[in-house]
Amino acid sequence: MASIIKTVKANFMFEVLQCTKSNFAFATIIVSALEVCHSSSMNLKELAKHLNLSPTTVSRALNGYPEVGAETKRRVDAEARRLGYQPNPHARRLATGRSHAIGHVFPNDKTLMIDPLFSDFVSGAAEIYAAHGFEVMLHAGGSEDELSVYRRYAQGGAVDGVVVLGPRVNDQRIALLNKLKLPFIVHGRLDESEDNYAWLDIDNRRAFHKATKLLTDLGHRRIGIINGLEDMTFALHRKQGYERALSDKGIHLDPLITSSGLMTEENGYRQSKRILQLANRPTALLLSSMLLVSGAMRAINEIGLHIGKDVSVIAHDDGLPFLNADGLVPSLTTTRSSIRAAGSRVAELLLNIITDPEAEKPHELWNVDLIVRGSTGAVGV
Amino acid sequence: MASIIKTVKANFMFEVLQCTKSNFAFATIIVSALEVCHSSSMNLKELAKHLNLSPTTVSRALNGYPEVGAETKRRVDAEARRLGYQPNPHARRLATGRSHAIGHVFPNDKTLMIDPLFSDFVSGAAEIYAAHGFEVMLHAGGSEDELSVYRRYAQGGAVDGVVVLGPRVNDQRIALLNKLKLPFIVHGRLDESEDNYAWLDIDNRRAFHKATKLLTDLGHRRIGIINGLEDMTFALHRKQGYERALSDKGIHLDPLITSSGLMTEENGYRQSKRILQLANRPTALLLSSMLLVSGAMRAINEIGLHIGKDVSVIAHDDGLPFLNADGLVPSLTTTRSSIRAAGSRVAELLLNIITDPEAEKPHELWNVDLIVRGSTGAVGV
DNA sequence: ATTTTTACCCAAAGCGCTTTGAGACATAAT
DNA sequence: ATTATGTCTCAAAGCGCTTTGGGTAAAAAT
Repeated sequence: MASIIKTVKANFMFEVLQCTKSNFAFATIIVSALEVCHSSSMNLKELAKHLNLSPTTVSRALNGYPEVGAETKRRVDAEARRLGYQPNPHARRLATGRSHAIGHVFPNDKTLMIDPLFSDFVSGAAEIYAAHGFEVMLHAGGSEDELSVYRRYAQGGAVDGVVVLGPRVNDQRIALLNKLKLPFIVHGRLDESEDNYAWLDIDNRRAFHKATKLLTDLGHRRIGIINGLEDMTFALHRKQGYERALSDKGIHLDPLITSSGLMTEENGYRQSKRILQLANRPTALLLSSMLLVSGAMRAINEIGLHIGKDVSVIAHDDGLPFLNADGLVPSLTTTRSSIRAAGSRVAELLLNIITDPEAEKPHELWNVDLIVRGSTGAVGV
Repeated sequence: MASIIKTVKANFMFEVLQCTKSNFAFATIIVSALEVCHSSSMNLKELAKHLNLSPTTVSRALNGYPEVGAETKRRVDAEARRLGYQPNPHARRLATGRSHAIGHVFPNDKTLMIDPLFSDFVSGAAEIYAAHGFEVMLHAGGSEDELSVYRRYAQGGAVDGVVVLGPRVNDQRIALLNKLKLPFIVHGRLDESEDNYAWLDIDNRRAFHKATKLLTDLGHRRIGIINGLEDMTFALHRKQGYERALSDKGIHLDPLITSSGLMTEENGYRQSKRILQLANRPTALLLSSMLLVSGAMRAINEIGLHIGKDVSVIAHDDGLPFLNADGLVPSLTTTRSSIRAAGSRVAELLLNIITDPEAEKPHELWNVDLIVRGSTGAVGV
């Protein structure tokens, strides 16, 4: 047995290209051993030598250029796989000038709070990148500010494009990226009908308009809202949708029953408790995130109210896997849009932009479904 | 005004090195304009030409080699900053063979669930990387499995090291990474006293032993546990600590009041509801995550029990910013350890390993504080 | 038989950086 | 005056890939 292996190994040493079926299994073992020990020196030149071809031809064969014969290509592919060859990414990047990487910057500001939404988003995006041979370069924190990171990226070609997350009112990033000519796409957008940059957004305004309208149709006249920070455009748009739906019915907006802040459990608890303990408390509550919901439910229980009866609740659900709106009791009426799906789509669009930079910048405004479940009811029933 | 700017610009064209105070502001404007428009072609050779030096000297000056004179170095640094020069990262990587990047793989398996813990962890790590000029390369999903990703990383030198997250019982990654000689560190570990790889772990066993002991000391004899998936070593270790503390007191472990599963709100709700509705229900509950807590609280409220009175609760708190144990009512007794801090420390250790691969592999076992708050009380009071 | 086409393949020149090995020019020691 | 010792600088050779601009031989067309 040992001697057989030895023989096979020796064969490989003498560069036998085929092996009989009987020693195929052993060959595989040896090959994978070779793969490991030769890995660092197995470069294009070496592979070419193995094949008695020039590096040029091998490179072309592997990259599918038409100038190389079908039989040769097959031979090259087979040998490359056999030896576990993989092109050195840095050399390739240097030669082509393309990095095959996308930059994502986690906006972790002052609060040091990493929004758990972002990880879901980036994970959705990363799946698409992986399928296209792109890497994702993550930047989070450190002393360098986000704008400088982009400048650095653009300068050295560290990434082929970036995704801008969580746009704010008067966001400086978009102008900078346009100036730098670094391909990018924004998840969200600044204002209505922006068209000098690519974006994908959900129709936050309409979503919260729909949600608010559902409540007014059910007879609610006092509707509170616990929103994200309103210098974030997504939160601003939601607020606007809410306002519009109120004014549609001639309802005066009472700032006392609105709130804008971090989307944490604790803030959900505090704000909903504050609002629901007002003398003239609202009969319905709009929440901008499922994270706020867990706090709100706690407050509502504590006060002794019942969701769907004493107080109707609608929340926006980003589809976070660990916080399921349908599983709650009562199940939650939500405006739902998967942030993971948005991540995937954003990635696709960005890759398109990179492939064809001259094409028109895509703008996608996703409709948001209003899913009516058990947490909303007619007022005063 | 326009003419002044023009003059300044012209000065720059002729490589005037200093400018008077009066035109400093304008000069700055021009420089940043130059930075943008020349950015793509401003490479080492170009910079050297500007300075009348060879690329060699400039490179050495910028990288702080001793062979270059202090005055020269100052000149080079100033000019580099003025022109906004940044070395091309790919060229540098190719030349040095070091990528200045760390790989993180999000383990998003079958469930497609991105554990929100990981984003906090990676964000802590990224801050350290950034401070040392390292990038983080994120991989998540796609068809390529985690082992293949590591093989690819090792082969092409895409990263200088990787962080292994969420080790499982019989994890194959460690053996592979050792074979590949790719520097790595594990957040967590396989078994007790592993020493053939670097790891940082929290003392999960002791943490849950302490927590359980607190409960038994308070007189509890029936203690339930809602744990993570027990093929994850962290969950296994917690289970072991729990078991040990029970057997210390001669308490028989009842599998009916234990659970192992995904750490979601919904699972927290379901399992705690199931367990607390048993005829012989436990008087205390151990939870492996704050995410489980929100579900458990919901169940407890629904059943009409009171935390800290009818049922004591201790949870493990990873310090997630959006779910604060102290803010709950009653405030929660926890075993607490910041996963973000772990991320930072892991990053530091890995960078050390990369700098000095011959040094002994670090092993850090972090003690976990048991923070006693309002959710634990004597049994039957 | 000669030219044109087609199908393959290659040598060599980059990409932008680092690093080696050595040279030039001072200053200090013989 | 000569050799040693620093100090500062440079030319040139890579790193591993892609890409340009041919080149060769066989098949097809003239």
